[in-house]
Amino acid sequence: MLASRKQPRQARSAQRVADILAAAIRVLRRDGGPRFTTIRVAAAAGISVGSLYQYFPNKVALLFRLQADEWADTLAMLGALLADPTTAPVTRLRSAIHAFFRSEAAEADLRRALADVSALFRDAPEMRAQQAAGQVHAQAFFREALPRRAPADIAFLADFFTLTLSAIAEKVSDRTLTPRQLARFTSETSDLLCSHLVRLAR
Amino acid sequence: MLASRKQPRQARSAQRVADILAAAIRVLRRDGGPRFTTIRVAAAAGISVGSLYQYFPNKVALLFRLQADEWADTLAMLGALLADPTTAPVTRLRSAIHAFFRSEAAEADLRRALADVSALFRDAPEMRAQQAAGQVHAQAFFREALPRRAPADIAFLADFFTLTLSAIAEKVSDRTLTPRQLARFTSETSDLLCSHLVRLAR
DNA sequence: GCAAGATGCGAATGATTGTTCGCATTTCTG
DNA sequence: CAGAAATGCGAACAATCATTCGCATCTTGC
Repeated sequence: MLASRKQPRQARSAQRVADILAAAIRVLRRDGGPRFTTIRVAAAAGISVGSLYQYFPNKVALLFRLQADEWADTLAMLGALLADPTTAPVTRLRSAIHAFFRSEAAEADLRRALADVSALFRDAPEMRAQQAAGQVHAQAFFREALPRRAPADIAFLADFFTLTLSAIAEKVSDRTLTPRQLARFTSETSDLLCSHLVRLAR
Repeated sequence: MLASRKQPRQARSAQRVADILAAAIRVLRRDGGPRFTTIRVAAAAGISVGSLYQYFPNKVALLFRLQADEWADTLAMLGALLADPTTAPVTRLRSAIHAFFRSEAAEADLRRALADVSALFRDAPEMRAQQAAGQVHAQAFFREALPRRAPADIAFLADFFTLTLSAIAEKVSDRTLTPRQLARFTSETSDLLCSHLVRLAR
């Protein structure tokens, strides 16, 4: 049960939810995944545990919400970059990869903490829907970049590129890299995937 | 403190350690990372918790040991494949990638569970040594495959290929794939990385 | 066969955590 | 402004878990 416990009926409630989410992110960043507890979040938000449970049915739902919001943001960004009709597909892919690494690096600690707790909600059905939503943009991109491929190929390649990119980025944000090292990883990954796209287009 | 608590002085002790490790793997597979507890392991091994703590200073040390053993096995396999002097480097890389995916798929549930608890020992100093050991084989391979590259390049590329391959494999073992899908991921990853190596060699 | 050391045991300890619930406080409605 | 509804509170509850420790049992060296 990851759904919201109740709809906020008063104005202050909406603010509370926002406060809780902001506090939860702070706790996750500061204390890490294993020390993420409802009491800590409530304290950081300046409210009581009871109030927290008025808006989230349990700890996992709160964590899932954080992850879903984060993912939605990233997805919107990548979707916009990949859909830009003024440049060639490879160029778009390249800039999407760079943007992805930049955002990943900017919130490395948060992403890492979320990855540490992802086991708690990995099997939730909500995850499937979220992943499917992500594939929509990627598939549209590959349909355009590889117009002669069969739909089944398109679906697989969208999945493969998404998986590869997020896998590399996740491992990279697990380390503590200097900006220089990060730049190198970014450009190498970019070369790796863009060349692959070019090869597939032939 | 991840070091062994004591050296076994009697023959039965060595057997105990083996029993504990085997039981720990069973528990990890069956119950998953979050439910991996010392009591469960002791019960599965048919011994008491106290005995378990005679050989492992704490739970994390036990988990780290499981991961280290697993990693050492994989490493030995990959090292042997990458060093085979009878075939071209690209061929070796290809077969190493296939072997890696095969072993990853064969123990997907164990790898997944280990990934779920990896946060517990990620910051341990022992991890650095383990990772450095892994780089030795990879660097030797790239030195041979790309003889004209500077040592710094070799080091980076060894790291990059290792990271990419393990990142993809980890994400793949997170899913439940049919053999057919797995084969597709394997060959696509293989193409991706082998082409990159060929490109780098030019 | 007998001490002395090694190993085995598992109840007890101390700590933590997710969640609930009865009641206090605030906000809204008419 | 009163009564109803919504929201806020936090002590209390029920589990769970990692780890310890005093004592029983087994192995080994002599």
